[in-house]
Amino acid sequence: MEIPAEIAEDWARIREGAEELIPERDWVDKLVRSRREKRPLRVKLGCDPSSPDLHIGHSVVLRKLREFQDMGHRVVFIIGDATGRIGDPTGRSETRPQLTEQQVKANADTYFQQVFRILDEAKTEIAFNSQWFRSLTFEDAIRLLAQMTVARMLERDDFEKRHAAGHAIHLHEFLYPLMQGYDSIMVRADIEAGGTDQKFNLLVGRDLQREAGQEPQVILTMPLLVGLDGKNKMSKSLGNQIGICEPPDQIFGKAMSITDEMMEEYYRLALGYPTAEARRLMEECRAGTAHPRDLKARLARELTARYHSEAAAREAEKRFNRVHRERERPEEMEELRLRLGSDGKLWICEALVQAELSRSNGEARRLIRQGGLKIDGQRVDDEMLELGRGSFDVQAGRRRFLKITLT
RNA sequence: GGAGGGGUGCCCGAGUGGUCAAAGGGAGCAGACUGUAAAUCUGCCGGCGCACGCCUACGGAGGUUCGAAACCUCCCCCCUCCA
Repeated sequence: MEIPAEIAEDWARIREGAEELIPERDWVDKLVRSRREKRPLRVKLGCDPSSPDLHIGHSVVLRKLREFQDMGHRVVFIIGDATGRIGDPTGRSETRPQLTEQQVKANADTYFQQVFRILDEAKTEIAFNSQWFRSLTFEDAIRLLAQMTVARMLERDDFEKRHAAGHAIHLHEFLYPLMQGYDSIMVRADIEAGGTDQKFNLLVGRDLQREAGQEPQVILTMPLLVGLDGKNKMSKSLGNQIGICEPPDQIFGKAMSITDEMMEEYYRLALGYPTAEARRLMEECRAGTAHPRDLKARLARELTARYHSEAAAREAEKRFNRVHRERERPEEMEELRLRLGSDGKLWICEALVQAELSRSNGEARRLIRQGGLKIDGQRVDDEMLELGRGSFDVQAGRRRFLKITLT
């Protein structure tokens, strides 16, 4: 389709890295009008406040929103404290426990701290959707529900799959997309962004807005970042995430643990490299002109630097190399004090459990039997070892280090 | 309301009276190897100071039996078809 010259640059920037822009015609109209009338567009993003930790999967969309802000538009950030009670249907079907107002507030606060590492606070509006859902009557809810059919609901990929697989779908889950769409009406969204898994919900917003006499929002979906397991999308509940508030060593190390094949996506989505650039790096790698390890280290360094600093990233890399390439103990270790028993001794397994290096004595024994325990650099083979007073550099497995002082 | 199929360890899933702490896979952990916490290979993988022993565990509560994840009763939950 023909893109007017006046928005060509913005358009190219918006499209970079995005999965879909729907519908393109309306996008162009909105962008042109915005420019001519000098009216910033309202770009909506909703989030679920139930888990307050953002990870770099979230950063994909946030980064995109930041670009809109840099183009002069406004972001409307919705804390879904009402929708959060349902939880976006992802297969877990239980109604989530209602958070107290203080919990929501606390979660939201930490959320903002993280979000504004990426977004421009001055160009961000914040709303809690309980604001309008609290006063919605049952009758209003019926009206909302009446705008959707079961057949359409079942078009949603996730519902369809669960239905086909014979998994339960609870009725209240149908409410989620409708509530999200209702949010769009309330904040008069021009644009709503989300991951590709949000496509259905975003489209529902269009329908509801149209029904409410508003111009429907246009939607933008971003690809989902695959988690550290290389299989599922990054999500906290799967434990395959890199949190943006994690310490430098964690971010660096986790980034180093992705497979080679995943690097391109991480460069593109987590760091925002242009698609072409990310692909070029991978091709160099395949051609043998670049070493995959170096590329991965660069990825890890840049990712760490993004959420900490260049210096912190360099330090993290140094420590990583020391521990993993040179197989040496890190220069600094966390310290922990433990008390000896009344006989002036502490059984090694007990110490490992207390230090949370093992979950049970059995696990500690296994660690020792498998040759995974070193004290002061010496392998420990005796699982009955008793420690006395003193300070010990303990290494459990390849990468857990702790200085334990017994008193 | 009727008929049928299910609920097993962190997850998926096999198991229909003892040989079951329960196959197999995934996850996790360890070791080897390496280019890294990648890939691959090997091992471990409920708890108990480790004991061919005890405890806990196959949706819940009872029961049958020398012995139950398995059989019976009731209950709870999920799915499919019919109404």
